[in-house]
Amino acid sequence: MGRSPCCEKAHTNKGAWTKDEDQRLIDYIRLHGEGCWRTLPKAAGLLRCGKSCRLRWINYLRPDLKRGNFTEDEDELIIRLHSLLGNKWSVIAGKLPGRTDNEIKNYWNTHIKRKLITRGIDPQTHRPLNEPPTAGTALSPRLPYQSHHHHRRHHQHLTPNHSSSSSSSLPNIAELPIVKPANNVHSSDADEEGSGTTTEMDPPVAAAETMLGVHVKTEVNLELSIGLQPFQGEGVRGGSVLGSSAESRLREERRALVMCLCWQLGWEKGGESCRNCERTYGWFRGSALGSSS
DNA sequence: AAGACGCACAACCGCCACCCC
DNA sequence: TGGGGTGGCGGTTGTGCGTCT
Repeated sequence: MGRSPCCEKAHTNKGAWTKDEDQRLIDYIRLHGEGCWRTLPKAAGLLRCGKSCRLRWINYLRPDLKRGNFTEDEDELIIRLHSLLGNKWSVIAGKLPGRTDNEIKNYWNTHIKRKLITRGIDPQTHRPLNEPPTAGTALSPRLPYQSHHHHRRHHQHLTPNHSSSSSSSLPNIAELPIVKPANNVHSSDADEEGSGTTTEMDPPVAAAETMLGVHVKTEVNLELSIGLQPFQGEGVRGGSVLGSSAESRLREERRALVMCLCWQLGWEKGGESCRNCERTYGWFRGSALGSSS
């Protein structure tokens, strides 16, 4: 028994969007917001499938999209998140403000895969390419979260915050803290803050349990906070995502902003958020220098 | 100069989870 | 409670463009 198509395909345009179509979509969403995608095309006067409109808006027209090249820091963050989550592009995208899942997926397939291969790393397993696949391989915190384990609607929320220039270098996955949860299990969804509801076992957590041989009764927490503040001259304590030489060169060359990347990788929220950017167990800090012009 | 080739990325497709009646 | 509708996701394809021969 087949499903009915999401739209009347016979009367819809396909292929590249025209400027006029883009403008119609933008105008409509500006006026009415993102409502029902199924009815949107007709209401907006577009001969497009609702899904197509949604995709076009999310991946291309949304005003908060960053566009442009990925930075080294973003590269590394994607690699690390992928090593934890696998092909969960939407979750990874949630940690990279202004980036879309489609963009990250494409970037992974065209750039990062190759980059990892040239480093001698298998892009799927994040292990050395020449490492024989043995069942008794030493335990690694990497979560073998396969893409067919669908886990949706548990989106993490990005909290853009101002933060101090305190930072540390990107942690090795092996160094990531595993926070043993307290008895009360809480949702990682910021919208449900204080709800106190319990959540189902996450597939990554289940996988991690298998690997670690422990019972972990919470969700993987992947909070990221990014903040900007004027560069103070003395710079970043405790290292940086950038190499120190590159960092000092940039300091000298231009007035800069410090972009503080704080992320938390563990089994649950390890403590308070990065809003105050204070050292909290389970939080890691990175920084990048950007032009203030 | 032009055809072949490869790359980058926008867009599509099919599946699945959730919502609501 | 079950089933249809819808939104959202990951995988895949199509196409335009740049580079190479």
